[in-house]
Parts: sequence; structure tokens; C-alpha cells
Amino acid sequence: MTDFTRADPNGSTPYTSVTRRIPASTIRRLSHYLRSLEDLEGSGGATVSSEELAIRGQTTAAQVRKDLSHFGSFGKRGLGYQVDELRQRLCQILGVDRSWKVALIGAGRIGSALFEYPAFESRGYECVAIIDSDPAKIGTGRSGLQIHGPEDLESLLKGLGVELVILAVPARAAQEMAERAVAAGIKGILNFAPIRLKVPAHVPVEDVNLVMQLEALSFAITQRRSDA
Amino acid sequence: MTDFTRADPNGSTPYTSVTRRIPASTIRRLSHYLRSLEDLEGSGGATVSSEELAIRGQTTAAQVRKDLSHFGSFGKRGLGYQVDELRQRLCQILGVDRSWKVALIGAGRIGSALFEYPAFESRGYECVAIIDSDPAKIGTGRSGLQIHGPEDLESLLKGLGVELVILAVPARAAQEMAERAVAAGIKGILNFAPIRLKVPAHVPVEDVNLVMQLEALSFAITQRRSDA
DNA sequence: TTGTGTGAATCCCTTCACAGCG
DNA sequence: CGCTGTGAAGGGATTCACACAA
Repeated sequence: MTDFTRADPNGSTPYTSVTRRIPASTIRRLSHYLRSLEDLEGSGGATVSSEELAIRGQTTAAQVRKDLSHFGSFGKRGLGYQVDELRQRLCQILGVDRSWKVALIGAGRIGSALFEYPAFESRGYECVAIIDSDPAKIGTGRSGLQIHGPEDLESLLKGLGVELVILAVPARAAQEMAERAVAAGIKGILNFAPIRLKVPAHVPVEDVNLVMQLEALSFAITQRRSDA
Repeated sequence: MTDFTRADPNGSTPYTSVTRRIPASTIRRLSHYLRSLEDLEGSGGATVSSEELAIRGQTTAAQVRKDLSHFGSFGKRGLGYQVDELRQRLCQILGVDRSWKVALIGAGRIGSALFEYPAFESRGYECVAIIDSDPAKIGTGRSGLQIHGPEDLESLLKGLGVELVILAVPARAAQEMAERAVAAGIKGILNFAPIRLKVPAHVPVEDVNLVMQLEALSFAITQRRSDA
């Protein structure tokens, strides 16, 4: 469906625009590399090898080089990668060389916890609005932000130019909230509700599903047990 | 490394023990199917087709059948799957046909939020211990459980027979806590710290990395923008 | 000599297509 | 006839291996 087999004039602009389809696993690894590079900036030397990045990211040197090769060639043969330069490049690639306005929909326990997760702001994700349907919460505040009712969703998101939404509402409310957020122009959703959201293909959704991850653990443990 | 190419007498015991390597993506989909089946039990008929499960799980009918075929053949040709029977089977496979004793290490915002996440208990994950290093928290309680200091880790985990650990401590403390938990006999870790834990190969680790997921979103959005 | 960048080979997952059971 | 179960085909991602640049 929607076959974007675009002409590939290859190597046209190796830096900014990327043409080929990038595996999701590559993106996850880039996040790891970025964190490793940040660590290295404090403690390590000025350059890293793919080998070193591989060890820290629990992958292989070839994988590191292949991952990076999707976006250009950033290393020097015989030397490795300039730590600071590669870090900046990865920030660009991952789109974290800027700040993102985020709205929190659902100020329950999980939502609120996230809100003060320190790692968010350090990456430029800035919470600019909180929405919750609980009348007892509306009007009260969290770290300088007032909690609004769901009826304000459209005006808030549009008015503030929100691009990302953290959706942390009960499953039954999630689909509707997602649709309204998309209609209000948001560009991506981090979804905590344990359902598969139906949104237009151009709106990426990342699912956070803790029960599923626990199930993966109990499967792995049970599995191992029943071998042997 | 560690090549477990085991003899494959094939089809020996199609139900309980499984020999072949199962893709992680299959396990994630099984979780979805399980949830769908639970929904169906309330509202739907007594049987489902792979087609129906595929739609609800956002995959294909062939994929559903292939996923299930790793574990046996649970359907009736021409009919589909018995909803209740398949649900039970999936519970067995995922290891949620029993309860799991879970300890929470790190009672910060994220940790505490999880603790009252309703979906956990409904799947049999039972929090039996909370550990935190903050002297102000130790001795106080959360929903009937007292918070213990890190020095009690070993005795608590062993004494209570804890099998799963939710690790929600700052990155710098995570590796040490993980090692102590493993030494205390736990069997799996749900890790919220943004580092790659080094643990023995027989201890499965599931990483929850929200910053990484946000980065995946900003990448996808930026990516899309720089095409066209 | 060292360590990157990359085609080629390999491995693994998904999709296809159909035989076969109910 | 309907729908599962499954070998075979196909497509992607990882790994290999080496040419090449510093």
C-alpha cells in the first residue's frame, strides 16, 4: 500500500535529506550512539571507533558503520569518528537539534510522572500544556502549568503550536483524543494506552506498552524453563 | 557465541515445550492477540478467524497463523479459533497463567506511578516489595507496602521469592542494583534506566526508554519533512 | 598500519499460495 | 465450501570481507 518507490539518484545530498527507507532498529541504535557520545564527551578522547560505539551500544562495529552509512560518511579512515561532530550529526538526524512543544493529555499517575522526567527537557522536549478530564484536577497546576479540560484541546494545541502529544488516558478515551489531536495539527503521538490507535499514515505513533514488555519477560523466563 | 544448536526431534510436544527460536515480534503480537481475545470474550462470538485477529492486531491473517503455528495448531479448519481456548493457550505461552512476584526498585515518580497501574495486577504481576534509597521515603508506605532501604535488597528478594524486578532508579545506580538483584536470584528485569544493563545471558531484560521513543517520533517527523 | 565505507553473502522474518481438514 | 496450517518464495536487515583512505 502507498508505494513510495521514489527515483533514487543516489548520493545527491548526503547530509540533510535522506531518501532510502531506514530500518526502525537503526533509529533506535542511533539513540544509543548519541547517548554514548554524550558520555564520551565528558570522559573520553576526541575520537571514537565504530568498535568502541559498538561495545557501548551492544551491537557490532559493522552494524554501527552500516547504520551511519545510511546518512552519509562521517568518519575518517584509520582514525574513527570525531566525537563532537558525530554527536551533532546524530542530533540533526534524530531531529533533536531543536526543541519540540509537547502536550500531555491525561494527567494521571503515569502522565504526571513523565512530566517531571528530567531526561525529557535535556533533549528539548518541552511540555507546554496539560489536559485532563477530571474536574477535580482542572484549574490546578503542575510545575507552573495549569491543567485544562478536554474541551480546550483544539484551542490549546493549535494556539501553542504543539507538535507532539503524550497520550496517557484510559484506553476507552484514547482513540477519540488521538483523532482530535491529529485534527488539531499535531505531528506525532507517544501512546501509553494499550490499544492500536488508528491515525493517518503521516502521523507516527510510538506505543509504550508495559504489560506487553512484562509479558515478553515472563515468556522468556517460562520458555527457558521449558527447554533443557 | 554460546551456540545452542540443539537437536530438533521436531513436533515432539506441540503444546508446552517449544524448541525453535521465536521472533521477538511474534511475542509482541501474541500480546495483542491476547488483548483482542479478551475484548472478544465480552462482546463477540465463540470463534474468531485469523482474519479478524489480524485486523484488530494491525497485521495480516497469514502472520497470525504463522505466529500461532510456532506453538501448535489451535484452530479448526473452516471455522477459526475458539476464543476462550485460544485465550487460555496464549496465557500459557506468555506465562501469564500464573502470578509473578515483582519488586519495585526505585520509588520515584515513574516507579510509583507504575505501582498503581491497574493493568499489572489484572495480568497477575503482583508487587510484593518496594526499595528506595531515599531516607525520607524508607519506612513510609505505598498501598500497604513499606518502603525498604537498598541494604535489604537481597533479603527481601530472596525471602519473598521475587522473580521480576522493575528497575526505576537513576542511571548511575542501575547497573549495581541489577547485579545485586540477579545475584539474589531474580529472573527478569524491566529496566527504566537509560543504559544497557550488563547481566548474564539467562536473565532477560526489557528496556523502557521513553526518550528513545520520542526521538523515534522526532526523527520520523523530521524525515518526512525533508523528503518531498 | 588502522579503521571506515560498502557490495556481497547470509540469515531471519514476512508474505504467498495452496494442500488438506472440517 | 471456508479457513487453517505450512512449505516455498520473497524481502529486509545483519554480517562478512575487503578495497581504500588517512
